[in-house]
Amino acid sequence: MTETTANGRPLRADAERTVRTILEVAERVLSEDPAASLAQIAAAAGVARTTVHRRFASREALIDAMAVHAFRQVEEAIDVGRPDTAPPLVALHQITANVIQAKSSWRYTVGQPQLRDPEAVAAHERIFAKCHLLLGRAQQAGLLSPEADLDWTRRVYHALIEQAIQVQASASTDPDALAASVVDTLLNGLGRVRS
Amino acid sequence: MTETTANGRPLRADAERTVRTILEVAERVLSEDPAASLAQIAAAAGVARTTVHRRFASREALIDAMAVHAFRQVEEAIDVGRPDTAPPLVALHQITANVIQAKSSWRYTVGQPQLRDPEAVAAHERIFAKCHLLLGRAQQAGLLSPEADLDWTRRVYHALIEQAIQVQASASTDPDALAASVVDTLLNGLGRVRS
DNA sequence: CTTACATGCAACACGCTTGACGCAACTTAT
DNA sequence: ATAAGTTGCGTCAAGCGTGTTGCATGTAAG
Repeated sequence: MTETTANGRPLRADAERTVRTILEVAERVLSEDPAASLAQIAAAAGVARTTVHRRFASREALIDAMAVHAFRQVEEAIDVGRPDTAPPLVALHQITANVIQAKSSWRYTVGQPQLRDPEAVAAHERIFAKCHLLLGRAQQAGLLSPEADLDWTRRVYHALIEQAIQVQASASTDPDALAASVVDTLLNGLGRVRS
Repeated sequence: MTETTANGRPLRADAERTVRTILEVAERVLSEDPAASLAQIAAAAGVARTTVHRRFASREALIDAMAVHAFRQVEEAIDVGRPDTAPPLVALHQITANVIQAKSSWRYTVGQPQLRDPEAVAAHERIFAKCHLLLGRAQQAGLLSPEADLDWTRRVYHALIEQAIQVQASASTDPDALAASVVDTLLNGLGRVRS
């Protein structure tokens, strides 16, 4: 987890703190204004603009680093839900709630269309695989129809989570209730009376 | 439908053609690169950059005009499905297919977060209202659970359409089949065996 | 045909963003 | 305490996107 410079040596403690601060503040600033300049980000982070350039070679490099950071957190959010050991329905609820929370904190970054950094791509693929695995287990457990297309299912699941995040952004709702809505809608749709 | 200049007089025929071309090409270019410059858009449209500035006072004005154009087309896509007279299930299928097609052609524009132009806002609100009306009719007809929250239902419906558009973008599928998937998923979810 | 409109082209000014540099002051780690 | 690393500040250069103007050449409309 400790970042290293081109030098090979690890960053000093205060420098690593600075890097983290910049990443988090950049997410906040860019989610409000995607065209914000590095100067705005630096100001919001309470550092000089040159410091941002010292830590990130270019604007692209900064956004790439944000992507790596964000996807790692989403992956973590999935892992703590034990997607391959916990009962599928339990894991589904838990993971949904965790991912909603994680993605809410990185809306700009995870919304970026293209991933340039290979590590970000790799993390994204791992997330993708874990999601498929979870849905596969749910299908085998009878939660999902045996005929359900897992690819379409994954897309629908993803879309529902996105909507839940937007709901949370406009009217701060209980994360667990949101997760319940997502899972319930995914499994049962909205056409029948719910339990 | 005929645009007018600040002068009050209608545009000459060739000028109106140019305006339409710029709007459509801008959508295509910006959907591939949201940060594309006006010079890139002008080049792609086969006109001089100054012509773009002549027709649209600023970059913002261009994007606003695109929004108005796009939302009018989406509204049209809804209207031809007769949302307030056709049987709810029929209208739902028809409108879903139409809207998927219309939105596919204006992905960048309809994906814009904030609408500045009052006419675009108005069109958006009309679309919103028509959607609610359709879902209300579907609920009264027994297609949707009486307890279903229409606001959440609209969000889910919207999200499913977005996913369908992405599917269509990656692998060009039959629009009607996509619409069927969307409606079926909305009503029944993915947990039970489908007919 | 004639008038008014539309376009392309070249050029210009302006502001903003990015990226780089050296130096003095400060903080961490050994 | 010493050495290495880190930061803020001022400064500079270069590039790019935006917006404007004037003029000559086309083109639609009466």
